[in-house]
Amino acid sequence: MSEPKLNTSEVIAVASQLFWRDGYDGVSIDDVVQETGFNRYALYRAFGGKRDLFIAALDAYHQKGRALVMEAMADPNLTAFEALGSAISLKMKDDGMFAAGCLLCTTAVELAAHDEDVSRRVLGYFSEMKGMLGAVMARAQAEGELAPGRDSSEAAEVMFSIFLAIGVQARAGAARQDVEKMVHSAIASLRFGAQASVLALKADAAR
Amino acid sequence: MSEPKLNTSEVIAVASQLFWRDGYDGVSIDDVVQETGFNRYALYRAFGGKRDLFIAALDAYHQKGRALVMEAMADPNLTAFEALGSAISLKMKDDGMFAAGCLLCTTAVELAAHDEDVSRRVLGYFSEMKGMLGAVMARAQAEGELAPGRDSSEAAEVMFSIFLAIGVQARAGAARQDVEKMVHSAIASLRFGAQASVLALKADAAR
DNA sequence: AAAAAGCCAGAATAATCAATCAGATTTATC
DNA sequence: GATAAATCTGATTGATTATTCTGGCTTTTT
Repeated sequence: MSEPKLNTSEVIAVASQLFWRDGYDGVSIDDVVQETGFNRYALYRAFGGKRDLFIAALDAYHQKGRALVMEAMADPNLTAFEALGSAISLKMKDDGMFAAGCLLCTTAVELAAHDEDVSRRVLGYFSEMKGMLGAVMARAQAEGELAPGRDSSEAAEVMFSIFLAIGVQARAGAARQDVEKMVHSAIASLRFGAQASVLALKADAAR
Repeated sequence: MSEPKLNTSEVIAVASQLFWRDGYDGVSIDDVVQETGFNRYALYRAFGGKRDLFIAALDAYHQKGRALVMEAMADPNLTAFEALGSAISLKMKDDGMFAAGCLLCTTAVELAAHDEDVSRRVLGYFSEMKGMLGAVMARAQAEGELAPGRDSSEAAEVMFSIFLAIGVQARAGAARQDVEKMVHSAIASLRFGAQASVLALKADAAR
């Protein structure tokens, strides 16, 4: 009965979802056991302990998020800002998980504050994300959607803050449409001048 | 021994600090007892239970944050953006508490996700904050620091997101100077529109 | 001052949960 | 096919914690 052999990546995938939804303290090892069908002892053997499993799950979550942005950016039919918007929409699409916010945000708040090691890790992920967004902004600048005088890495920092704010507000229980509106405003505020963004929004609304 | 009479507002103030630093799950009633010197039973009598005490502490935290922005805004020597910057600096000044992030953020992530009641409360605080920031942005617009064509409440939403991002990154363990730089960039990005629009208006006038 | 009411302090209750263990069972090896 | 190794299962340990109880103490009331 139950899968005979422990599948590490399956456990990580399941644990990632559980931690994402319920937080570190909200998930017991028994939950993972119940959800995966693998037995407790095997989990301890494979991962060491709850915290280690969590870290593996966190890393998997980050890799997935990274891939999402990368893929959107690889589409040659989209401008940098369009690709960004597409990645964000995709991420927010899953109804069940929208309300869970973002595991990186949750971890930053819940665990990183009192765990030096997790803190370093989270800051590393943040930094990687900012780097990726920096590339997006640089491309946006090359495409003429970000003002030429603007520092693209500064714009990336702001954009990244918007990412975090999505995670917090979604998890707080905000309505999806409110969050979407906020994201729209933020992107508009990064794009060219204010007037240009107003025009863009009007165009969006008219569509 | 120990203060003879339980002082409700003192308990709330202490609890607020503890919850702020260690989160809801990170603080036990015993911690509050130890820190205030009042006895456990009296706390239960006065507040009902841990969750109720927390809610009182959360409310106190919000009121304090609100007052901070209000006071900065009342200074007639500062423009709206300057007042905002001043309020943010003041909030970030306390070294011990910078790393604790923002109790509203932490609560949004830790508790609101699974507590309907807390969620409503947090969203209410968020909404109040956004309203306040909307007034700031409207004043900034009147003062010519925010582009005339810009929707001030949209700008407020973006600014609010920056607030949340400060809380998350600080709590994740980010260096204060990095966070400060991000705030700077964000404010600049909101102001930038003004310059563009001023240029646009000048161009219009010259035409 | 006697009686009643409220209050204190620490013990007790009950629940949760990470981690370990020990005996039973399966799988691998020769 | 027998022996050794690995793995499973369920029980257990040990720690934490919110909340309540209890028996003594203090304050108030009559």
